[in-house]
Amino acid sequence: MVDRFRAEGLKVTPQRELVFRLLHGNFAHPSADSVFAAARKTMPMISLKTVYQVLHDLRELGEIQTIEVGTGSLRFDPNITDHHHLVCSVCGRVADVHVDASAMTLSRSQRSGFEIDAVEVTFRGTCATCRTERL
Amino acid sequence: MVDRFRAEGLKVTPQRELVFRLLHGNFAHPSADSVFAAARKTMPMISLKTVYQVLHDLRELGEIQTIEVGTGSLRFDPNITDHHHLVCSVCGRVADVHVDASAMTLSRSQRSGFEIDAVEVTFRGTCATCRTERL
DNA sequence: TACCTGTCAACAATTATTGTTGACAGGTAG
DNA sequence: CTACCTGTCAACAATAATTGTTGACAGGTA
Repeated sequence: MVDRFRAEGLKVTPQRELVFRLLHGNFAHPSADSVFAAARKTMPMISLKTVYQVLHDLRELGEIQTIEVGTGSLRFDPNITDHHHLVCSVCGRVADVHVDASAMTLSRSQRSGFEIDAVEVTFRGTCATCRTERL
Repeated sequence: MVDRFRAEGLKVTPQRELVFRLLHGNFAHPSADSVFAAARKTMPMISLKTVYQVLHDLRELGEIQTIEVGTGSLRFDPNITDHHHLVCSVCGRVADVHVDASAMTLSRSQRSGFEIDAVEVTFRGTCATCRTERL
């Protein structure tokens, strides 16, 4: 990410570096707010707006993906390999899954004039933790 | 819908009847705001809150589906048959598509403890109108 | 008739996100 | 070395979608 920012002529500031670090290898699909909360712990003066800005920039550069899972807030995903998601309807937790969606194609009539760019498969269910707590 | 409301002991008021009528046979996947705008035309005093309330109640009763397509607002879908969606990334238009998602299953290890209730397939692309306007 | 519950509009509040502004820091040209 | 210029970020304000609260009222019930 540092390299990509430099390549785009953007400065690698402490704020940005911090957000990069928080996302790197993070499979929790955090919301902007979670990233902000985590960032504050080491940099209390960082503003929520800055976090949004960095996340937005990273998406622009294709370094992260954003997903909507129905929890009200956008989720940020540093995993940009081809994958899909499994969402807990109770707590909003998101897990990555790898399925072959290539069979999901539409006939010409079904496409109704759309030009298709991507297919997303979302599995909804209840995670182990929430299932246990339901008892 | 009228029957379901009556069966639940809820009154079928003019406001509710209006929302029912606006949704019936509506394949446009309207947002709460579009429903509100349409409702106002025949009942100018209806409040946005009431529309949200009716939509929420209908979802509770399983008479409509709600979907998140990444346009920022919830979309309401009176089509409760098994179907999936095709979303225009430019204008947010949503079309129904019928694909067989039964092949989309997860191995035990991929499920990571989740109990899966549903699978959603979302196709993203650009609709004919937006493609034309892009010229 | 008195009551009780459900209903809905007006108003306010909340959450997620974006826009605006001003000060400041680092690099660059002279 | 200095003036400048651009990018940056925090504080503040604004917006959009949605939900909570309240009070009045209407229809059914005892």
